[in-house]
Amino acid sequence: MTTELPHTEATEDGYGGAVSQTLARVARLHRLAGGRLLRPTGLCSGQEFLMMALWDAGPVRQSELARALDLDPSTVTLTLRRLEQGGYVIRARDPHDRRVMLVRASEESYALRPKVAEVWGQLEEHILDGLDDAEREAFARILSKVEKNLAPGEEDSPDA
Amino acid sequence: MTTELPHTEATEDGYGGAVSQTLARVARLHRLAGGRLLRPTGLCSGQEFLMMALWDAGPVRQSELARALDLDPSTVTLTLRRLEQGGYVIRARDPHDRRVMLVRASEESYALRPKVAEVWGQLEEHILDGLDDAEREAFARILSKVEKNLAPGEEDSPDA
DNA sequence: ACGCATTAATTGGCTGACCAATGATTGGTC
DNA sequence: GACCAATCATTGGTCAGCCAATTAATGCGT
Repeated sequence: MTTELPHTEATEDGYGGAVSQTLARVARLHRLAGGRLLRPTGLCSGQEFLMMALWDAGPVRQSELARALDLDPSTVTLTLRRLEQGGYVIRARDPHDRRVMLVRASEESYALRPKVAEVWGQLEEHILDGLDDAEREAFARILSKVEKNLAPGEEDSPDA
Repeated sequence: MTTELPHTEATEDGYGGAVSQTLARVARLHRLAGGRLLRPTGLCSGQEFLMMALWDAGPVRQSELARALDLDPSTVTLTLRRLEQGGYVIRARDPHDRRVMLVRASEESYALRPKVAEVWGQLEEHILDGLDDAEREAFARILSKVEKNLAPGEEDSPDA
């Protein structure tokens, strides 16, 4: 028999959280699309954020990257090591504090910078295709609110 | 010196794709929050979609699941194996076609069903907190459009 | 000056998810 | 009936990302 399964869509399913579910699906598709666009640059989905941070800032300690991007330190370590191996990034111990690892974008990596910007532009166009200005504005505004709601560190404690 | 890095926020950064970038961050936070809420049930982020599909449908072939959820077959195989090991799922070869694997939710797993629904509800509330009805409606509508834009399989080919 | 808490980074273990290639099984066609 | 293409699932390899525990280095307090 093998029951018929509806092709995943924004149809009410009796579990509630319709928007949340749609968001989850959109999130996956978005990441996937981004990864595809990013492929030609040699970067993987997720690495672009690290690189963008490094392009915009001088030598940075990893802990600073983890804090700024709200990533787990172990994630930063591993990803940076791979980026280093790919020649995108240069890591060196800070002589003044030998605990810290100072990271900076390699000279060659700057060639990717405009390409990454290009990718973001394409992706933006793709996801917003067919939306009028009002919708785009609304989407941006609402998304920001949602981000604040999900903001890291404000689980329960009303104030720090 | 270790340059100061701005705490990731929806601030223009010279890369364009502001909305897309915000979406990417929201996506990560959303998945993370969902995972946390899901933890008590014993499920991991991502598995809930499989389970929901199985709860709503009888014995299903894996290929059907992959198609319906738009997942890679290998992802389905691995995740289902883990779910099987956890006792959430039962897999058996179809006697009529020994290529296919028929999958169904275990009896005990149905206890999780309301909890998962609960989680979706909580998550929905969390992300939409502080949004008025109009914004919620707009968000849902726009997300659906975005999902269509990202819809799988419509990369280039205008029609099949 | 010694010791202990803090901070930085790393390792190990586990998750979903992808892609590409392989192994079964089936079903058509000649 | 033999062969060959299509289908289903699996394996092997890669990635980001998390958490928990560990090691290294610093700095503060007594």
